[in-house]
Amino acid sequence: PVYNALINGFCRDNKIKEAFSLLSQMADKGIKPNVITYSTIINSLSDAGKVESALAVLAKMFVTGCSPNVHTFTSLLKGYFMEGRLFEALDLWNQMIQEGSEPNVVAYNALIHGLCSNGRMEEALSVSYNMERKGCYPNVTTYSALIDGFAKAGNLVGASMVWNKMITNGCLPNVVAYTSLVDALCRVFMFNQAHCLIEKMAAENCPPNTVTFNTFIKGLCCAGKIEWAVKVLEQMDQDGCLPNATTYNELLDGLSKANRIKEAFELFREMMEKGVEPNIVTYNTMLYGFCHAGMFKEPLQLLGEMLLMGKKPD
RNA sequence: AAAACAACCUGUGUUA
Repeated sequence: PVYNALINGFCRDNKIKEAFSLLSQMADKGIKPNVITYSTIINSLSDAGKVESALAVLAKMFVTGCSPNVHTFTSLLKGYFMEGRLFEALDLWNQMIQEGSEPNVVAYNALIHGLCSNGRMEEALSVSYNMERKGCYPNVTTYSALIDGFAKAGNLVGASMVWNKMITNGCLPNVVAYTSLVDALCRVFMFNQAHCLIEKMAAENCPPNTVTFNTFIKGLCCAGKIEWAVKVLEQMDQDGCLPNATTYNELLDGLSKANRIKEAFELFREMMEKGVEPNIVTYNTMLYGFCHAGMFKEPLQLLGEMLLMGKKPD
């Protein structure tokens, strides 16, 4: 348990090398890694987009006589889907069932999310029906993944259908579910409705958070409704919801794509004054904006500032 | 509290 906790800590810090060295240290001391040890490592490799390495660890598990469980399979599934390897993901799913690991709600959610993010909404929906039939009931995470999938596909009808089913099934929406629905509305340019939904959230005892507002602002910026987006920024403060770097990045991007680089730069300064630290995306956005506007002195200056702030250009 | 699942930002505004 102590080693597993340590390995988990390294994995969370993206220190996979250190995690592996702990693994070999365990071997030196004659401590046998268990399924949790291996799954922890497999999960972080999957998250890092290194499914091949994750599979190598899986093979090693088998060699040492340790069987994967549903956690292990779910982590690998995620890795396959992240790389768009749909068929291998589905093969893995079948393999999991054949090996006698019953999928639980988390595993189903990972499968549904993977299908959604690979554009397979039909299949994702039918998986949600199947799980229910098998007595594994969809939860708010399941519904949110589906709503988000329909939102990204520009399918408001689908998103609303899932939302209604969620309510009918007595599942309480949380801030993620609401935010996904806000996104669905924004993507079909129903900004007034999105605004109303955000207002409703507070009344329903589920106050919007920074991501909710960011989603709304992004939708407005993409539609060229920058003035409205700026108003939303101002309103966030009143709602006790702090803008973060992403909030500003979206607005900076919107302004510079609308050829309003000067205002973008002012907002960039304002961001710093308000104590929101620019990140690498902020700088990339500004640099892009300047260059796009045919300005060449400013980006060089900004690059200098960036280095002073201890940020590495990527 | 030893492990797995859902929502937001830049990069060529990509499903015609």
